[in-house]
Amino acid sequence: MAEHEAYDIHGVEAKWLPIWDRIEPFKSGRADDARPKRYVLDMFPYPSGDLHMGHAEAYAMGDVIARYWIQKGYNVMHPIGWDSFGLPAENAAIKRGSDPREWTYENIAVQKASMRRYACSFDWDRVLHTSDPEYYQWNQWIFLQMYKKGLAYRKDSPVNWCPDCQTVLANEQVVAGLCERCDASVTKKKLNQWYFKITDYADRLLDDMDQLEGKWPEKVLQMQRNWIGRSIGAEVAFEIEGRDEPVTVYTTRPDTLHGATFMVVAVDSLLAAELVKASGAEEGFAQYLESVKAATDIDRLATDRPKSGIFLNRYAINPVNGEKIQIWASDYVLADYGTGAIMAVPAHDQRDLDFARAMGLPVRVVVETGEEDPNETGIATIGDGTLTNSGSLNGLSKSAAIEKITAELEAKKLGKAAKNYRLRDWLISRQRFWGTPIPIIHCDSCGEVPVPESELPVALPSAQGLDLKPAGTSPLGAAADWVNVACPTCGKPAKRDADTMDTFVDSSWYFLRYTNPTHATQAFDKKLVEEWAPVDQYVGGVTHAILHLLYSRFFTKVLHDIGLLNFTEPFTRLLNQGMVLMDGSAMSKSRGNLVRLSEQLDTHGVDSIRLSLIFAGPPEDDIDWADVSPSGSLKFLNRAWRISKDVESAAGCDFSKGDLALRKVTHKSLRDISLAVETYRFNVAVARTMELVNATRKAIDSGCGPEDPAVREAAGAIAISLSLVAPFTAEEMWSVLGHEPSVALAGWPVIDPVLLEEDAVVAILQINGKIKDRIEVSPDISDADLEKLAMENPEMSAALSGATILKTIVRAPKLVNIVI
RNA sequence: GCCCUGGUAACCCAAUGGUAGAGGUAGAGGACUUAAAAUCCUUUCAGUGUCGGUUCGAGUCCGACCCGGGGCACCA
Repeated sequence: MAEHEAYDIHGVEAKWLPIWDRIEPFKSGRADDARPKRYVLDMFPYPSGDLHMGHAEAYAMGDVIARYWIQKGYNVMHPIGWDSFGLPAENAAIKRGSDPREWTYENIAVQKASMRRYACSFDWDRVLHTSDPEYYQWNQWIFLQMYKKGLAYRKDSPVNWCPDCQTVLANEQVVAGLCERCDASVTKKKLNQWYFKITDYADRLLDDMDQLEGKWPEKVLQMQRNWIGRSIGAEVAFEIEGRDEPVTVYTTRPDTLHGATFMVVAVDSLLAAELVKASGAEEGFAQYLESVKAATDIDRLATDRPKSGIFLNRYAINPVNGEKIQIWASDYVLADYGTGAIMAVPAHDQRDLDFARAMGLPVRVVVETGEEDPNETGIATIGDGTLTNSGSLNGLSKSAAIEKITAELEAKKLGKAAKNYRLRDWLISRQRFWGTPIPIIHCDSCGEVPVPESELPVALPSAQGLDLKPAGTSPLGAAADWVNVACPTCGKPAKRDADTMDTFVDSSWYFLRYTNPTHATQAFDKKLVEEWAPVDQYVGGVTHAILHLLYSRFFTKVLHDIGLLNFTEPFTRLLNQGMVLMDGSAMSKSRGNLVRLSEQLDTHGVDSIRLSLIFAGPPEDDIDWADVSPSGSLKFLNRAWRISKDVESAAGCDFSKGDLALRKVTHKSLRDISLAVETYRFNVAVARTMELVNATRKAIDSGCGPEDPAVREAAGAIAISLSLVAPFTAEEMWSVLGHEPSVALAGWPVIDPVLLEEDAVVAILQINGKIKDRIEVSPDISDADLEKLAMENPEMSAALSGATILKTIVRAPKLVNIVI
């Protein structure tokens, strides 16, 4: 039977790609398509060079889901595009003395070719590039809608500045004091910049996570919660000697108000500057402020560094006990969190205690927690306890005291319950060329004037003649023809805003644009979006857990509030694939452990690489390529393919006449593969397919033989299962079995429940949980019958002789456990 | 420091609270071959990080600790 013709992995690639191009199995949204819709989305790539192993893994994962849903009868939209604005293009253009457009679109072409070779199930009619004016004009349009709602605004503020990239960064782009892109140490710079008011949505971003519970990885939800950092507490007003207005502080522990023995204001705050005026402490303050400014963020981030500060020669009055307390300035209080001023309760806050001990300030315990005295140990007591030294609060618990004092403060108009967030507004201005121009015109007479919507897009000028080298201001400012315009309101000479938007704006709504990527008069068609969105399954790296996903959620809520969307969360289910490592660390050229995708594909073939990436482990785990055996994958594909070659029954034969044992394996495998795919256990789905191949091999060689219809049925099931992971091999098998392409549209086989029933199962007989024997029983045996068999079993009765039975547990048909 | 994860064979990984092993890699032996490759068959290998608890029964649930990965971190 077996002529040992070798499986030609590269031959099938060349054979099927053009055929698929012709029949387009993955076109979505045809007008006459009655199948229910599903939306599978892979995070779109940034076009930096060719695709790498990480892309290969992510797109293989997305493909499993998309292709599975297609087999299950859905009309699946699985689009792809390019996140094509950004700094690398600009840096490359500077190096090459060319326009960023050239580098960008060349790379897109390279990546696109690789994706086609990789046989992703993308709908190629939906491609978008964020650097096309047809796309980014809608960034500008959305910006203008946000501007109208007061959600886009400008302010002077100290911002994160990367001296290497020569541009500002969002808080999210600063990692441990370093620029996430180039690792340069980030400094502060006071600039007038554009912001999106994401803080207005902090509560909803937090509370709407209820919708995502169980559907997004817990890790991502946790990261977002951390990032938003909501805290609940109270604001309390302190009178200041020699000042008309009181100073409000924010605290999460209003119960400890009686223990507030001094006040601290942020040294770099306006309040500090004001309080120090005419206090006699000006000189020392100025020196201290200088030393703080000289320190980098890295130094500031070291939590164990000693407290520093300066007494401002000013006093506040504790509102609950009238006590006069000193006001200090320090850098351990942040100017842009809360009110930039705190009441210090050294007994019950470690930072305040460290400061008090360093400066010799008083410490008063107001909550008895049963811990040792912080005065002696230097360790603040933060636990629950009983209030003391606290007037009306004495004897109360922490939570009761918080409730009572908050009410009292509110009644006396001295304070109120308050919330604060770690989240800051999203700074979107960038002083770079290759991004979306901000659609605002600055006019000396009219001020800030939005570009009329009818004049969008504000298209980027040619980079020709512009110096793109980072210089601290946007290169667009030098494009005289572009920047100088007439004011839309008064017609006088005015200037365009020369900054461009953070590229995270681009990716915050692209999933909506895919529903009609060429729409000329709207960002998206509301009706189409309602048909497809929200995205049913989003797939991408956990690196975007905060930035991109938080921004997209924010945009979705804003667009919902404007009335453009009927949902409030963009991505219903999220799958984070892990990274592809080599020898335990991330691949990089400099480390010398780079594995090139194209070389892997040349050597082992597309299907082997896809299969290897899927089979290596659970999707969310990192894969060490050193542990992976692509040649093993090829071996398996070869085995699968040979099954289809060995089939000797006629196409269209009656499966129901086939060998029952093999048919049962086939149907059980199909059920298990379905279940595994639906629960993201793609590696298990592959293992089950391997089992089916092994069983079929055995049936051919030493069982029912190749002419049995059950073998044909099994081969078909293998082809369809493999179509999720190894599309070329699957198509070839399908064709060998006498079917027309494409196997991708074959439809998931109907599982016959009768074939899932077992003839006999093995029941375990235990005594005290220890196995004594195994017996074969009918799957629908009753508890009583099984117990009877157990008692009659020789092993059991031997062990039971003379013993007293305390308890009998029967779980038919699987087990009997007798406790003696 | 706080929070989220994970720890099963030489390795990668499976196991609705019910036989620890499905699958693969590597290793060993064999069949085929002049030989090798390929193919096929057979096979070795852990008691689930540690300690305690719940349970008739724990890899699985609970608690503490150890180790790895990740997030937040002077946010009052």
